[in-house]
Amino acid sequence: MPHAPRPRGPKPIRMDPDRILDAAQEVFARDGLRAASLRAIAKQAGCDPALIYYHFDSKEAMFTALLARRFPPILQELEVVAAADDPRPTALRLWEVVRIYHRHLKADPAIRSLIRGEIVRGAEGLSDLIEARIRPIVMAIRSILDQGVARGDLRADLHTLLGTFFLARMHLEILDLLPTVLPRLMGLPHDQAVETGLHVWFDLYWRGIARDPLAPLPPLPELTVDTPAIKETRP
Amino acid sequence: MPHAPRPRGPKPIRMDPDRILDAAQEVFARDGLRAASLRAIAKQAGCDPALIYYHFDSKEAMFTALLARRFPPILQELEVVAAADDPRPTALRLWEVVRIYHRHLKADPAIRSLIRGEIVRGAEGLSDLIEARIRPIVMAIRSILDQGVARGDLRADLHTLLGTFFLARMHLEILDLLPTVLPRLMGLPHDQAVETGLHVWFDLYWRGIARDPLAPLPPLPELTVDTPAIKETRP
DNA sequence: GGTCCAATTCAACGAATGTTGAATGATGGG
DNA sequence: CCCATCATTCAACATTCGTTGAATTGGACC
Repeated sequence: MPHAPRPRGPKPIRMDPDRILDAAQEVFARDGLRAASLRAIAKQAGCDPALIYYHFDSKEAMFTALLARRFPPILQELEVVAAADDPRPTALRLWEVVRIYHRHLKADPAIRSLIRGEIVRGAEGLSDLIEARIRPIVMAIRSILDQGVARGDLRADLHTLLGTFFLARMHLEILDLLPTVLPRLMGLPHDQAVETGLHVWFDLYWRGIARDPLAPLPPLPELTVDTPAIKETRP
Repeated sequence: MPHAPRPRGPKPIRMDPDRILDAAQEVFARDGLRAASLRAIAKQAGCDPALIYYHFDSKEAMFTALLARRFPPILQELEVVAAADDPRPTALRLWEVVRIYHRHLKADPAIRSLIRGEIVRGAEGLSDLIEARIRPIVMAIRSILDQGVARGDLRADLHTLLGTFFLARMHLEILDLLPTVLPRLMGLPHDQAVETGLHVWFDLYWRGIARDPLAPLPPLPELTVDTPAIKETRP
């Protein structure tokens, strides 16, 4: 018995390409770039796989679009903190970097793994796209370290580029691995793992780069500020 | 015109399963676990894909065998350094850990990416196999940190488990990412990237964990000792 | 020299993937 | 009301993948 012929044309609800990107982000986060299939993304978005090709050129183009949506806000916030006339002590500015990173990347394992994977794979020449996105971010953080050296807060022989690499990468490693590793190796519950890890890490890192390692850190603001007003409401 | 019928039976040279593992390691290193195909591994080993199934149960079994071949030697060397009666200063023992890690994992991006990938993916419960291999290694390194605290070399409030995580993970991040990132962001040539990164990192790390961060590090032995006698000669 | 086993290859299967072309319905302007 | 354009779906394509069963051969042993 043949079913009633399915209606072909458009659904009553138009599909916003941003909705597809949301779905892609979610599936990428769960399965990784390579393993995430277009069919899974389409299912998540509630549409046909072919529709994705109407809005995007290819799977890779979706990745590009995801980057374009994700990076500029991060860079914008970082550049505020990195402004040369920011009067706050270097430790606080660096902690602010950690907080910005955290707010934007904590809930998005897809972007984290995509970027890292792309860098690892592209040994020959990391894709220009990624480099164009990452370089300004690195430079913003690095300039805070440079200013810290100039102001006498940080040790004079600090390798500021590597210092940037260490700060940012370990943050992402903590996000990616500690929630799995720490509960298994000790009893720490899932949520505390990342928070604890980041605080211990920042304390260690600061001692490593400060001109006066034994001076106590100033009180650090909470990692994430709850903004209960803004909720994800999607019609 | 049909070619001469290919000989079916065994080649004159028997295929050592270790040869297949070598090939798998190489292809895994190049393409990653998921993307590496059995056909590519078979080609690299110079045999038919089906032969792999004669020697191993599945693709995953090859991974298991790779781990079993790789980890015990690392653990064995680490446990020598971690012996409680080792009289060397803590800084030197930790640098020895770095050197051991380096010797065994530097040339093997496959293992590095496999382990990390497995941990990231297995958020629910990192595969027991991996945990069984990793836990003793973590504990060996951690015991050096614990002894360092007890001896008064390291700060009393050191979180030794996270300290282990930081040391080992950043080492692997340096191996995986710096050769690609550093030459792109500055002029540093490929080979120096890892060596420079590791020295700067260890210096920063030591300041972060030492009881007296400003005391200079003792002279550190070279990262890798050339052993020109042992060459990879395969008939 | 015959027989058996271990090692190897060939060919194919079913499933999944990225992608495309044609068909179809809705929407809005004239 | 008609028609063009847009958004969507269906069905299929070619590839690739992990895996398997049958066929084949070399060597060891009697």
